[in-house]
Amino acid sequence: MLLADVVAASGAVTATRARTAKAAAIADVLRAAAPAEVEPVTAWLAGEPRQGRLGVGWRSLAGFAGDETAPAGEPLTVTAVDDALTALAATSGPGSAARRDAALTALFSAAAPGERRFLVRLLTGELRQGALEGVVLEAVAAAAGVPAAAVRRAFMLTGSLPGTATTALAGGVEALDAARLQVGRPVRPMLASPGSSLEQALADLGADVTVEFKLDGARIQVHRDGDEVRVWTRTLREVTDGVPELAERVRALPCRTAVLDGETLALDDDGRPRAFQDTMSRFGSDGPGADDDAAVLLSPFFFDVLHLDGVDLLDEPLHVRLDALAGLLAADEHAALRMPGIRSPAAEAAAQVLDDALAAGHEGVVVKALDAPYAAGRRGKAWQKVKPVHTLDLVVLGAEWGYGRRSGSLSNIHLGARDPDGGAPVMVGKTFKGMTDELLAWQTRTFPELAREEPPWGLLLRPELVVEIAVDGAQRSTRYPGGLALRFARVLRYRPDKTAAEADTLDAVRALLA
DNA sequence: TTCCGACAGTGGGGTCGCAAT
DNA sequence: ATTGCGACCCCACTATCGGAA
Repeated sequence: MLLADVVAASGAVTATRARTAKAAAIADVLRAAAPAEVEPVTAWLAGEPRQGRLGVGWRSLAGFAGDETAPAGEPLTVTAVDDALTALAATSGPGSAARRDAALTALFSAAAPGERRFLVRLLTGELRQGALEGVVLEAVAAAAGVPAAAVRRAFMLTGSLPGTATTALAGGVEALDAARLQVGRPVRPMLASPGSSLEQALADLGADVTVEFKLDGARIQVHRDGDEVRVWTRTLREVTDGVPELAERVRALPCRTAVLDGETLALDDDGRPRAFQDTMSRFGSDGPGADDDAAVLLSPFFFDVLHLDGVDLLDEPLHVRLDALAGLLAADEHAALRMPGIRSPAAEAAAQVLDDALAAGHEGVVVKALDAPYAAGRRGKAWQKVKPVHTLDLVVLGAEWGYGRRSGSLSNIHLGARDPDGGAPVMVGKTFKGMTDELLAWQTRTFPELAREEPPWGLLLRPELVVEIAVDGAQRSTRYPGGLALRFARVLRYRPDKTAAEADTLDAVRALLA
């Protein structure tokens, strides 16, 4: 199969908005692919190389995107491109930038202009064809003539959609159904959807729920097989070597094999959570920094168990899994590993858990249906997270031109807090969230009247407009002059009734620091 | 016919490792 | 030593399609 065939399919996917038609176009290519080509083709049409990220971004590719010259040599095959990407992924060490550039030059010179544009979008992770994992999963099912549910289940258990595609096309539904949870191979984690309030979440899910703390850390999935313990993040990146203190805690548990789901974060000496940034600094590093007195240690908190001593618990309802977890962590010395929470609470008790979580410095709570199985890889209603929302009235300092479907619209707005001493507003963040198409059109219409400068990326505005912003909190920043940045800012509404002199001050933002 | 779950897109701040300067 | 790039932690929200009700 030629790269051109895949590029043509991607074009067909982009050209239609109907998801069924997108899946049909992808299914056609998958049927035509040779067995060895299924994995790269599946991965590419889901928007990423089979090898994962390759250390190549916009900067490295800028010179290739607009190259309209004719391709050199024979047309590129899927296999040749896949091999080139494998070589690229293996490039590291001194002089690697030059070697990488040479490899890219060889690949792109053999590609036609349309193929070059496809490859640039693929390698930067910005295919933007309206199909990712969800649509490709449907396409795999269609191409193999099997139910989508069978593909979905094999995918969640193996963590790999390209591998699942090969299984489906080669072995059909029997091969898919043979997929099992394996200790040592991570499962795609179940995710929580945002809930509007504790009351609403309880109303949605009924009385048979747990209400657990939601901690501001990183998701971990820990597998234990005898004395071997391995740890993965939410995206199934293995971080075992960087978090030995987590492995040590799990190795001490009274079990032979286990798959545990939880959250980890750094606590201070009083047991209160440290800033998320401190937890984050541990990920990507090689260890806790044992030589350093100020080493930041991670504490694990587990809220689910998917496998225990040879028994898969994935399909059991949550209350069965929680019983198993409670048994595993029953001893006093392991009690600290349990995520705090309450089972089947009355409304007042549920509210008390939320209050307790916030008082202890945590983010909020997660409400979970006790009868729900572990729906790996999905963001279903069975788990709902509830966090308090803070609002600020801030001054709009500028706006940036959007990309993709927001091309031509002033999208990402710059936000300033009032200087309590009467100086110019201090920038504390940006946001593009919460805007309807109507609001984007209004910004694009209105902002030019307030422009004081027009840099290529957008507009700088006279500080007159006030906008009400929802945030989860504030964090320390080296980027912004006030030393503060907003966390997860989104637009609620513009405040034409307020002037910039009535906006919230930098002190009000600082008050949101944890 | 209407409603709603799932998906894709559009990006935000911060931190690290790595290679180049 | 510093700088810039890329990857990856955390994440909210709207528009849209298509099946469920």
